[in-house]
Amino acid sequence: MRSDTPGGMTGGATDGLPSGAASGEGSDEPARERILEAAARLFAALGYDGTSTRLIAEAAGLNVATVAYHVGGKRDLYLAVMERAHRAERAALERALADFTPDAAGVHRLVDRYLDFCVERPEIPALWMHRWLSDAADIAHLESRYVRPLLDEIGERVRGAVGDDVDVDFAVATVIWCTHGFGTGGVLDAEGRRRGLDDPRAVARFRAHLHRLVAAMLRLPE
Amino acid sequence: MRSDTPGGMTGGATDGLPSGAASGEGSDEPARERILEAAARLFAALGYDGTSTRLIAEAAGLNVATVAYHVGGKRDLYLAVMERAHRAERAALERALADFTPDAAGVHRLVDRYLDFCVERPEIPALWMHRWLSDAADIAHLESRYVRPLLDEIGERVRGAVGDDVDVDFAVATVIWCTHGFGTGGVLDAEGRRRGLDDPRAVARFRAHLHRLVAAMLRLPE
DNA sequence: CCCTCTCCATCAAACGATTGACCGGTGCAC
DNA sequence: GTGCACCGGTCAATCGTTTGATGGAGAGGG
Repeated sequence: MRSDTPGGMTGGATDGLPSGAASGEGSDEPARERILEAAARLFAALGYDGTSTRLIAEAAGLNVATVAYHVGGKRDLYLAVMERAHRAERAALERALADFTPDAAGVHRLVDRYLDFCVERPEIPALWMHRWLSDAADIAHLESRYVRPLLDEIGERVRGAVGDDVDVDFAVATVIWCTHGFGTGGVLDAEGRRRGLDDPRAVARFRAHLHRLVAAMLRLPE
Repeated sequence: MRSDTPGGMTGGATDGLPSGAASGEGSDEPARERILEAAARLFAALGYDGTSTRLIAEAAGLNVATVAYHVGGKRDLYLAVMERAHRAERAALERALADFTPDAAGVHRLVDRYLDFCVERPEIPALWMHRWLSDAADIAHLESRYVRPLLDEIGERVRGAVGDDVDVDFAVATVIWCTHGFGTGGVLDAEGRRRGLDDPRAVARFRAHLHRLVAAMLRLPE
């Protein structure tokens, strides 16, 4: 019964380190890397239920059994993908928070950084959007463990930069809702086509809109 | 080949009337009604791929074959659900647009009506969110046929109520992104719980936020 | 040098379960 | 008896998962 698949993370209470204890490092990373990247792309595009393990394996150029050998079951793979997605997001935001200044320019810079991150990693808004629509109990811990501390830190920082008569929680949520909405589906242009993160002109328009939005919500100068 | 399933809508170019030509009315509506309601609830909660026809049948208290007998295949059922969801949404918005006045009060009233509609039919934001994340070509026509005209009409009305230096398209998109985001996942409160459309206090807070947002975006008095 | 032996990554094949779709039949109302 | 609403049973396909086998890289002994 599930004897020796490495990188299993089957318990759910493990610390989530991708490479386990019984391996040096680096040897099995290319395959695992390819699997995680392909899975992230497919989960973002098709959702969890819409993505089959065989499709992931094909996208990674491997056999189904090899995928299971490296990352365990499908749910383990999904958790690893989400964990890695959030790790990247947290890293980007911590870098942005490092040179945060408690004024209007600092807030606008923070918004810019997050939008830049979404442009650079367009699969991540889709991953979070899919996860946002699912309330499966066994993946809900991602939220309490990762999303909450991050939102709290951002909220705390921003709160120090604005008056105390504004609703920072809803402002942060609004930025996320809009950015993820734009990042996943884009906006309908005059011809009815959806233009999103892959269209620099659409991104520029959305960026300007987002800055106006933030300035208005937080009563900051644009 | 697919000889006599009523309400088929198999072509895709049909006009989409649920009850076909060869029936008076009312006789088969209870079962079909139950099926469509159960399917809407399940598609909203689990997504298209996460919902099985057997689950829908069980929720409707019918056999799988009976579901197929009434609504055809799974894709037909999904299209019927989406069409009905949009029909309800369009009806609500047309009712709201009927007494629209081209001023700040009119815009705020419009926003209120849409939020009321989402509170009343909380499965609809989830249905649209799931559809928003999917770009399957065979259901994309829903967007060009339904969403676009509605957005165009709203945009046109609102444009007459505000100055011409505001980006109405992005403003409408923002209201939708935020309302659907709040409607599907709610916001995290101090205890880390998600509070959404089922919590009147959370709705009231979101409503106030939305009005501030709209006033700021459209440069209207609150 | 060659021959074993042991890992390890990979694969084809198959597992039971579930999926969407379909066929034939049943009971009831008119 | 005719038509309609409905159901049990079955189909091929696909799902996630597992098994057993293969091949190559390295270690060690001769």
